[in-house]
Amino acid sequence: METFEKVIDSSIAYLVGRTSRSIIKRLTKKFSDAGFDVSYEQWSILVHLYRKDGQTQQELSNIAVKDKAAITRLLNVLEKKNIVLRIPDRNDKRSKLVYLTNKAKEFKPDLIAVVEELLEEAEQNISSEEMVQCKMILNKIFSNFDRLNN
Amino acid sequence: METFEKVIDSSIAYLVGRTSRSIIKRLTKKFSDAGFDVSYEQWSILVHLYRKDGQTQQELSNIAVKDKAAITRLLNVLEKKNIVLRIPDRNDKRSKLVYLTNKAKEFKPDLIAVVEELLEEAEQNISSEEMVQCKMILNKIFSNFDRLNN
DNA sequence: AAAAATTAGTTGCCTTATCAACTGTTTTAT
DNA sequence: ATAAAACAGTTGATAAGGCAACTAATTTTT
Repeated sequence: METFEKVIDSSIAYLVGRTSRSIIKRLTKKFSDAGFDVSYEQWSILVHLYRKDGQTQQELSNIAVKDKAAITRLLNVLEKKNIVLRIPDRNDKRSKLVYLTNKAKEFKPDLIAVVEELLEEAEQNISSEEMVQCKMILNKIFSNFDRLNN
Repeated sequence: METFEKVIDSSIAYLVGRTSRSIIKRLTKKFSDAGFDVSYEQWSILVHLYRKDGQTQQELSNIAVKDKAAITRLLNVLEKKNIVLRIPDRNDKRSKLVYLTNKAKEFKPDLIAVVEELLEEAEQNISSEEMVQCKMILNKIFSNFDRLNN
């Protein structure tokens, strides 16, 4: 392969980027079709709260791998939509604990059903071994950069 | 694995998303450290012009997998920076052909060197077979969604 | 115990992305 | 040949991301 070709089509950066954008586009459409007023980005916070309610914004920032300013703003939106609420942490007045509202808990199963559908769509024509392999490599790439980025 | 877990950590959507963000963050820093006033997104257009100069905005939109409005705006920036120029297509007055300036051609090798460095960083501790495999799966996932998105 | 360093969250500034609506041009259908 | 449809590019509205600077609270150092 020519040296130059290496940096384009076949470049992992290009492939990861466009795959990411295609996933976001698809999930946006599926949420909207299903009648949920929730964006992909909002979902990316929600999912972590569904697993563990009452996390600090800093924790959410780490796990969602987004700037804490981005978290502040996503939470502003989610709070306005009555999907989460922020409660000051009694033990550390700097922190706020983020909790799901009842509304959010109610639509959890339906929201997750949509995401599971999306994951099924993603895996068409891909064996589960291949998928496992791919995820492992993506994890490695992420840690390679995570180390360098911080 | 519990059903719920499937939609988070191990979810291909999550992994692809955070990997993409980590790549962007790293390349942004590397460009800036190397003294290039070029963002990751601007690079994502440039690279296609380096391969084939004089493409229409629509072609760039397709190949870069971005909305044509996004291309318009990226090109506005690149044009202001004197990196590309837009020439109306004589044969089709709707179209504009996008060309690299001499300045852009001059720094091509250095820019590519930075990207190749990044790709090396990405591939630490990953065998080339694994990488090939991973790229193939990403391509499949992309085409699965590309079909559904359009 | 007081000063210095760190941490959590917010805000301002700037860049980018998508969608929808719009203009002007070209192609297709009738 | 003309009307309708499709296409290329631009613009406005809206959402989101990252960085840097800032405030307030907490922890570490001295």
